[in-house]
Amino acid sequence: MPTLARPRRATAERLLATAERLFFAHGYDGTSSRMITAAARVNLAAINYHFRGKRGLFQAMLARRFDALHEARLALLDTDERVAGGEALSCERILAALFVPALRLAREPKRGGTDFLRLLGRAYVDPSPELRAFLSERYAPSIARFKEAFARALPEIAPRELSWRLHFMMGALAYTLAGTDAWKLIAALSPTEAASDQRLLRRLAPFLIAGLQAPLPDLSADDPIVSLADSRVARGALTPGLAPAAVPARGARRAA
Amino acid sequence: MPTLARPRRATAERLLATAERLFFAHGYDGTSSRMITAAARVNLAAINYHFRGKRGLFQAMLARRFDALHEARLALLDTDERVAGGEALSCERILAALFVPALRLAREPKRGGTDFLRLLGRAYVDPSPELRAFLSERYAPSIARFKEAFARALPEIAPRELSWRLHFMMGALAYTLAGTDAWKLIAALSPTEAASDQRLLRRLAPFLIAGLQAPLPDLSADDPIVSLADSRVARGALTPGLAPAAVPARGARRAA
DNA sequence: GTCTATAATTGGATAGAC
DNA sequence: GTCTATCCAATTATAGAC
Repeated sequence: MPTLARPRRATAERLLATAERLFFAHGYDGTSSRMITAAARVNLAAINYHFRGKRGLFQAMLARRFDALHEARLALLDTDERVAGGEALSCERILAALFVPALRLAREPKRGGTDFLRLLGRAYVDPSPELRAFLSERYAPSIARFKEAFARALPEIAPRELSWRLHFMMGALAYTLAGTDAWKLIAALSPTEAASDQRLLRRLAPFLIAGLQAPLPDLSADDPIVSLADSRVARGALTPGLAPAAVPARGARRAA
Repeated sequence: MPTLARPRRATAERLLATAERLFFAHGYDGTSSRMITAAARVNLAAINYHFRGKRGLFQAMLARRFDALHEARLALLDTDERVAGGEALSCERILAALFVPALRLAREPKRGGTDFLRLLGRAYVDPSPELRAFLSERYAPSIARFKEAFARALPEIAPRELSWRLHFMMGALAYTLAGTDAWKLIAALSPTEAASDQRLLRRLAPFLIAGLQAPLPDLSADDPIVSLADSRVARGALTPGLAPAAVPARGARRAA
């Protein structure tokens, strides 16, 4: 490579990196192509040239990180299982295979840093069929492998029950990684970033593992879990109709 | 009220209801004022007249449901605590005070049905400062009350640790309520909706309670939770640079 | 590969009649 | 309170020079 200043040749990469940051901050619809190209200091037409448009840039950006993340997760799981021989892995170990690649990604700004994980959390609750199809198609095999590993680690939990609990677990995980607050807390608490990764994992893992191993629920339909405070007060509190909190300001025209 | 057909007088209400549905489905930026007014079959100018614009409609819609939800939650908690006298409540009971009003909201289409809860889940991971300020300002007192209740129910958990666990818990909760998949599962599994509420609660509660009560983590910094499969393989799997999965299609102009 | 200029559409908001 | 018509800013995408 020539020793010249090399503002060239990085256009597509700059677009991907900038898109990651902005799509997270403002969502897909809230981020315009102009915002991205301006922030990346490339030309407006570059998005179309390199990615055939805004959607293409979005998908390319997602695919790049998602694939790397799951590849790393599966690699960790494979190695653990090979080392363990025929034995079932512990829940801690399986969880670590899920977490550690995500945290490692978050720690490297060159690979998206925390922005990508936050975007991931948003994607999990985004109901757009396009995005959901993308995720489930791309993730289904990986998820199945992990579910299988958990099933072996928790033989006493019936498969259907395990599905629910993994769902809850992914919720706590996605929310933690995506949440705006959690990362602030982590950064404030501990000096080095590597240490804080471990701390987060160490706090989250006992919570999740205890949940996964919890005693099975009694699903007999009688004996509702809410009884004493139920009917009168609660129903009353929901009934008063429209809350007065809104700011209708009927017919008021704004100044300026 | 006159016995006439009353297509009038419901304009603001129709806007609120339609906004709820569409804002959830497509997000704030993905929903145009024209989409809302067309779906609600009211005039385009009505949004400006009643709510001084799109943002006003959004905020009014949020405030209406959020306030009702938290009012109901606090009412349940108050009643439970009054009934319990000076005794600490059980975790089950506190959780129920959080869940039941939400599930009841979800069961009444007239009050937003599941759309609002899903929107709530999205809001929790939305990083926009505006929305976060709205939520934290409006929810802080309520959250504090519930945290206090949990602190009394779980005296063995240190306050800082409890904060983390409540954070994880809210993640699982928000994700479950917001998730597109969970509601489909519930609907498919059980006949009556009331029963499925109870079932969801019964499945989720043991998971969360076990997590809240889990043994305290050992935060001593040595002995990282990932050791054996760590360095070589995992790092390698993350390293191969840009994934080849993207669809650059350099310079290709689309047909049609 | 990169740029300028522009096309074609859609966005939120408003004015003013009724 | 509701409607039609319209303004104007901003959007994605493309054409064509360099």
